Amino acid sequence: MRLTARSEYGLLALVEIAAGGDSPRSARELSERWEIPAKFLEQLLAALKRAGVVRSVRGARGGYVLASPAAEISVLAVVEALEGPIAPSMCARESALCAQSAHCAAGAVWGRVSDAVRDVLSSATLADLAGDQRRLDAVAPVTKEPAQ
Amino acid sequence: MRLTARSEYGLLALVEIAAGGDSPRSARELSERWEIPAKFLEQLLAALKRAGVVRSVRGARGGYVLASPAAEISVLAVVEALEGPIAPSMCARESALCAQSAHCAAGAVWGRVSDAVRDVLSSATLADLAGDQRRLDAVAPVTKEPAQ
DNA sequence: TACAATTCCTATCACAGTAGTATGTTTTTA
DNA sequence: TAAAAACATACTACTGTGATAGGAATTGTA
Repeated sequence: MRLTARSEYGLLALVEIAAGGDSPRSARELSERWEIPAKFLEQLLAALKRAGVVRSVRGARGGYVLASPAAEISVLAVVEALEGPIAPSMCARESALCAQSAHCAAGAVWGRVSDAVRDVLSSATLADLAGDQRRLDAVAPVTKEPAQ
Repeated sequence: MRLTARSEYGLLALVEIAAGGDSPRSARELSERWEIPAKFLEQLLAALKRAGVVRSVRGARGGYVLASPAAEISVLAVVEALEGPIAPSMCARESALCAQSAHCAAGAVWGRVSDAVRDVLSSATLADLAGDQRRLDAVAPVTKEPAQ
């Protein structure tokens, strides 16, 4: 079970898309605001498209839009699209002994951990975060040259 | 934030130590029961010793014992000894924008995730797991040749 | 119709971490 | 004295992460 920069970048981009209007946002635009390597972000957006989280609009003035209402996209969906399923990578079926989890008291803890993570991630939607973000932007807008 | 085989192996070994008596258990013994590569386990036990989770007894008939009562060792302590601190690896101070977390709505989610993980891990102790394990062993003892 | 903006596709790469192996040495008990 | 054990150190194969590179296909707009 791991959370990497893929989730961080992807979520930042999606919150930005959700906080904006209905017009598509280009990868370049998004990458500039959050200082995400543009070509890397392209790959993440491709993964999010494959997972059905976003739709793309090709050509000039194109970009990405959410495939569903922001309130219906959980952070869990985003993370799983980018990192694979949130599940205990350990204590899996491969291990002869842990196959019969009746033998392994520790296994229960790993299960509880991934349940807890899924719980947190599925309880926040892009709509929630977009709202928060709009509020933050209003109070402390991001500038190209930070006030220092 | 990651959980790897280090935690899995280490916790299995410690539960075994806790479920046993007061006499030291050798790395070899532990590695055989749970099919953990012996030399790898040695390294994990060394890390656990450095972190003050176990004490070692050198020489023949030596091995490892818990450094404190099992009820006072949380799974969190074990995991952090083996994997490093459980904290959101992302949205850290390094990033110019996320330094002022006032700009980043997504960051709050990562914080909640690691809080949830820490919560689960710190709510289970080696004494709990050792109890579970003893019960499991009584019902379905681990055999070298699984019944298949 | 040309051009620029954009997604899309594929390949490559450096680096770090994981998981594990190897080869001893020191210490201690029996 | 011999065996069992921790301790120390180095090495290796492999994988995933976080990119970069170069172009091809698509599409709005001047």
